[in-house]
Amino acid sequence: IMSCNILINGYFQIGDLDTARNLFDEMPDRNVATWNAMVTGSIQFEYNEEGLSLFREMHELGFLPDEFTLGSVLRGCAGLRALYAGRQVHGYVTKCGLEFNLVVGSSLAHMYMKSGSLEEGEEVIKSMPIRNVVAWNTLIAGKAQNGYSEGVLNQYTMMKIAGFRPDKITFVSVISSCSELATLGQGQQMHAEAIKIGAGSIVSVISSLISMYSRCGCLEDSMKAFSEREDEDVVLWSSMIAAYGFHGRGAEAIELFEQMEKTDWEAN
RNA sequence: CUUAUCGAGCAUUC
Repeated sequence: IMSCNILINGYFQIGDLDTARNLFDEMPDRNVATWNAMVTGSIQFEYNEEGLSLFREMHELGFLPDEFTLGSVLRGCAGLRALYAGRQVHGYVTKCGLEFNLVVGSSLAHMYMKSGSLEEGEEVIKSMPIRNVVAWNTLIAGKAQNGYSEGVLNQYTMMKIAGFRPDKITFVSVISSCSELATLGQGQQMHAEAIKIGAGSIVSVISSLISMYSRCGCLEDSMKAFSEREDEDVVLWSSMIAAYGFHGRGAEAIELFEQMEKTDWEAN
């Protein structure tokens, strides 16, 4: 069973979902990790409904979902904004006493906040006796996504006071909030802190910076950030194109787009 | 053997 589980995970990793599924179907015996591999694999490829039905199926067959199952299932619920299903899973989590587990707790909170229930998500995180960077990021990103930008900045300072080191995900959330608020000073400060921590040339961070500077009226700084990139991707380029567009610089926007079309990663 | 958090723009009701 164990070697089949490893193979199933391997096929998911290389994106061969059909072979993974066939292997699973042909297994005479399965264990929880087998089901977890299928649930996780499906949900990672955004086949969230599939993942949830596999979860129901395993549950009906008497397999007890563990922390691995629950983390993935909650991610699937988040992807579907399935608040009702998510609450049911929450009930199960409580029954198993896993609500203070770092991974399960963050997944729960993420499910709530992604489904628009910031309060419930925040409650879950705040009730956790131990937090890690992901738990902090989950809260920060959740507030950012729900447009609670002031709260994002507050949580960011709380996180640092608690002695955690922000990472690229933290910065992306915080910088995007500065962008929403069009609060240049804060944005510049976050830029400086990102550089200090060595996150200043990560693509996702630069994309947020480009957008933030653009919305704050500093197209020059957007261009400067764009020129400091050490990697490329579609979102990065789209950010710069949008920034030009926002400032009425149509010619530059089109020029960038044409350059982008010559590369192998395609426009979306 | 398997689990959680991030970025651009566009689009959706009236």
